[in-house]
Amino acid sequence: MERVVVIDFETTGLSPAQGDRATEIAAVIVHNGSVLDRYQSLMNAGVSIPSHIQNLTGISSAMVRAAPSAARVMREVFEFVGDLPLVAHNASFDSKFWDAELERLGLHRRQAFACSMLLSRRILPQAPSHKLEALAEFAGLPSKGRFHRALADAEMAASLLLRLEEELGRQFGVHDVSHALLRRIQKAPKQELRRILDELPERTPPTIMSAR
DNA sequence: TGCCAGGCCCTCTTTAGGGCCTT
Repeated sequence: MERVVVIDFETTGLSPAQGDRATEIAAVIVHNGSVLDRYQSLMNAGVSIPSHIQNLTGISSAMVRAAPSAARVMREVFEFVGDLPLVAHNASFDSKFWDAELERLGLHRRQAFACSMLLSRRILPQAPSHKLEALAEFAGLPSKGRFHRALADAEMAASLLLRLEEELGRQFGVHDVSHALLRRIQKAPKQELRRILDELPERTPPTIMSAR
C-alpha cells in the first residue's frame, strides 16, 4: 500500500461543535507493512478536562497546561502529515477534530480519511465488537501500550489496518490496496462486497515466486 | 428547566428508531 498516516485524537469530549477541544494527537506513517515514522504530543488548548475524560484517558488538566499550545502542535502535525492520505478508527470522529483544530489556524485538510472501523465491519464481520480494543484482542494484535492514549491507539489502528490489508489478500485475492480502494470498500454495501472486489481491475491472483 | 454529536447500519425500514463507535 502507498504511504498513509494513521491518526488518533484524545479530546475533552465528543463534539467540537459543542466546544470540545483536542488534548493529544498522534500520527503514524505506515508503508509496506511497517511504521516509518511517528508524531505524538499533548496540546494545551486552554481548557480543563472533565473528570470522566481524565479517568478514561489518564490525561489531566495539569498535563495539558504543561504542554505546547494546540496551535503549535497542530501546525507541526499538519506539516508532518503533508499530503499523505489519512486513516483513523471511527474516522468521522477524528476528521471532525482534525478539521476543527485546523480551521482555528486558517488551515484546511488536504486529503480524504479512510476508516478502519468501517473497513473492519466489512472485512472482519465476525468480530464480536468493532471497538479498537476489542478488535485488537480478536485479531491477536500485539499490545501498543495503554488504550485511550493517542500514540498507543494510533499504533494499534495502524496494526489493525495492516491486518485488514492481509485479510483482503487472503479472503478476496486483492493485493497492494490503495487508499482510494479502502474508501470504496468502506462504503460498499456488505452484501455486495465480494462481487465488487471480484470485479476490481486491481485484483490479482496469488503470485507464484520464481527462483532466480 | 431541559436540552446538549453525528455518521453508519440494521431492522420489526424508507412517513423511524435505536445500537455502535469515537472522547
